[in-house]
Amino acid sequence: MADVARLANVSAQTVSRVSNGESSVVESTRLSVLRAMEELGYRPNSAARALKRGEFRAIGVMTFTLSTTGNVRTLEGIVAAAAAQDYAVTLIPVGAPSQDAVRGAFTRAGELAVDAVVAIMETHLASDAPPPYPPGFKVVVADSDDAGDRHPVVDTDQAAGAVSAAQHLLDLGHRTVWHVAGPESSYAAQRRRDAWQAQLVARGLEVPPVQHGDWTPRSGYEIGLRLAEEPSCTAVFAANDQMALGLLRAFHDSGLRVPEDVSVVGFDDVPEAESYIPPLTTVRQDFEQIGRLCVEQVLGQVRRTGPTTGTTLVPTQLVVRSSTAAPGRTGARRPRRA
Amino acid sequence: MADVARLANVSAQTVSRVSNGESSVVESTRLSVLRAMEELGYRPNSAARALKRGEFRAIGVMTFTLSTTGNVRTLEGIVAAAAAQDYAVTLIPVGAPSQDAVRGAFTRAGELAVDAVVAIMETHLASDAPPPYPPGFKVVVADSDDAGDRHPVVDTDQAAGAVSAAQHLLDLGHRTVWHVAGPESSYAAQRRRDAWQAQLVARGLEVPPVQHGDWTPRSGYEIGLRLAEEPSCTAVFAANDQMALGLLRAFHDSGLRVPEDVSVVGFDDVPEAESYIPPLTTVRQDFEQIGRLCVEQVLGQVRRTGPTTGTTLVPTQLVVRSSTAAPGRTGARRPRRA
DNA sequence: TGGAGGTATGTTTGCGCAAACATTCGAACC
DNA sequence: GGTTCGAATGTTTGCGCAAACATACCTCCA
Repeated sequence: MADVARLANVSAQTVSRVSNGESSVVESTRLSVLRAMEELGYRPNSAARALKRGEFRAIGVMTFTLSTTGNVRTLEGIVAAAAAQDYAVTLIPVGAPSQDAVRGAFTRAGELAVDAVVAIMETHLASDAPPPYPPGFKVVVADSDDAGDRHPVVDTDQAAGAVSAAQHLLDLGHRTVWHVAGPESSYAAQRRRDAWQAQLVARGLEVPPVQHGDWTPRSGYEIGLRLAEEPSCTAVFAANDQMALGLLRAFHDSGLRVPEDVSVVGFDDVPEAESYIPPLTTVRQDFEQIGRLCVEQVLGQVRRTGPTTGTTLVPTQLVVRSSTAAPGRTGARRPRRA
Repeated sequence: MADVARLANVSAQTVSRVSNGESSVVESTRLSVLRAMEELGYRPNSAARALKRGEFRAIGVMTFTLSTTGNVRTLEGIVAAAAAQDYAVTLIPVGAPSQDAVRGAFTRAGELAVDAVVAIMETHLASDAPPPYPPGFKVVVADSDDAGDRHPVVDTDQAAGAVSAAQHLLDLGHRTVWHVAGPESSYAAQRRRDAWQAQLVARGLEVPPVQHGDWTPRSGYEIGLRLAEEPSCTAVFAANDQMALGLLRAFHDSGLRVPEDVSVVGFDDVPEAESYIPPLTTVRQDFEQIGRLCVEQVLGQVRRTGPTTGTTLVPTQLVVRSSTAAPGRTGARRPRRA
């Protein structure tokens, strides 16, 4: 910086003013400073800047895995929203879904150059102890329902999504709706399941036994083979699109037609869902919006203009495609071909 | 820090020594400092630390999109490898696959708290101008073949992978291999295609017309419907698993059996591939390894112990599952049922 | 017993920047 | 013409830390 100042024949402070775009610099000075910067390849040192300003203009995103659609797309949304506010995003991996690992991640976060943290916590932590979000951190929790009283929480409105799926199937005339749930360790899976069940109970309908998958198409396929043996099963709501894909294949392999014999609804609306056979009716999650809200909430805390608790739910949207239809006249399905 | 020093009755320097784990601090002093840190909730300020040390212990990862399997898994590999070296990872989104956007991203990178940059550049930039990697940056380029003479490049050995796929099909007895390529803007797609073609030419075989998809299952499906009309087509090599999935469905819809009538090979080995119907024979890319090598190369530059040019290729592995088999006795396939 | 050589700790200093305050200078007004 | 005011620019200072150097004190040996 001093070199630039010397070359441009101004003080270092003026260089600082130019590089921060302050207005009270006369145009000619400004230009000569810019020229000097260019010539010397000057770049402001962000460490010094952060030290002086007391903030990094960066937020940390804590996540256990990047291998689920939801996490990745939420991350994309966060990155986009943060970039729009001129904030950088630093990734903080959590080694395992355990209390200790999360605590360790926060320790790292404390030493990292971040002003606040978005924790994508889609799974229950192993223990029942209170969530280990240390005090003094500006934290927003995504995809979880824990800690709503200690930090802001942003989540998809899982319950409304599950209800819209069940409702859609019931409105088509199905007598009840089966459910392929996600793993019990997942908050989202639990809430989708609870809402599905509540909806059936509220309508006084029989609640078929829950089938628990693990989010993978393979688990959906295996469950689908079992459901194909159940003549009363004419409508299935799967807790994510991948398991729904497994169901579609299982039904196909079992000689059942979708949607004529069985209707299937998924959850997520992954990009591939419209290319499934048949194109999948599913519940769309707005991950981009979740990312945007996370950033908004977390910057609200940084700037002390936003709340430090409370839950924000992002609405879902039922996308009706070709995997759902009214059941046959009898309300039961035709015999399997296979 | 001063507060901690006062509480522990030592100098600030000793606090610094403790927090950096230096050895020459007697155990009793060390413990009392740690206790004081605990009590005051002290966390070292990483801005000041970075300012003093002249490095951030962070690397930037520049990417155009996070919505492809490859990029996400490469990113995961980078994050894991960086964490192992105690480096943080900051995401630098590139707005569009254009020269200007990349230049802009580098400008941001220069102002960000990163010591070096890994650029995941899987697509050609719009223009033919030389790649806009500005001088003075420590850069490693992933998934590209540009710039190998200016920066280290890490990439999957696309050619070897494509050859292994073609070879596998030819060894099974197929007369030739059709190819569903990725978009022309993709380096990887181009290299897989070239290697496939070269392999056929080297064996003096007929080279069927290339089918260009856009990586999506839908494009694979559409191409598959066309290929189903080609009786001579008994073996297809798709440039990624998603398009292979589309092929599988198209052949199924057309009444062709895989692998009895047509063999299909994919590329990537996505987690779902083993659950496709039938389980997909594919070429596995080792994204984790790519991430690790990117980190290794980039830290080599930071520490001035590694090369600043050169290309590192990561080998692929052919994973044989159930979507490939020898052609029928006649070398042509049985008539379509549909 | 004097000093050499070590270990543990303290003191000084400056990293690069920007806030706060100081200075300069020209224009506007009475 | 003198005074006031404000815009443009300069000077000083300290953010929190760790390298470099300084000091204190202990042990060991001739």
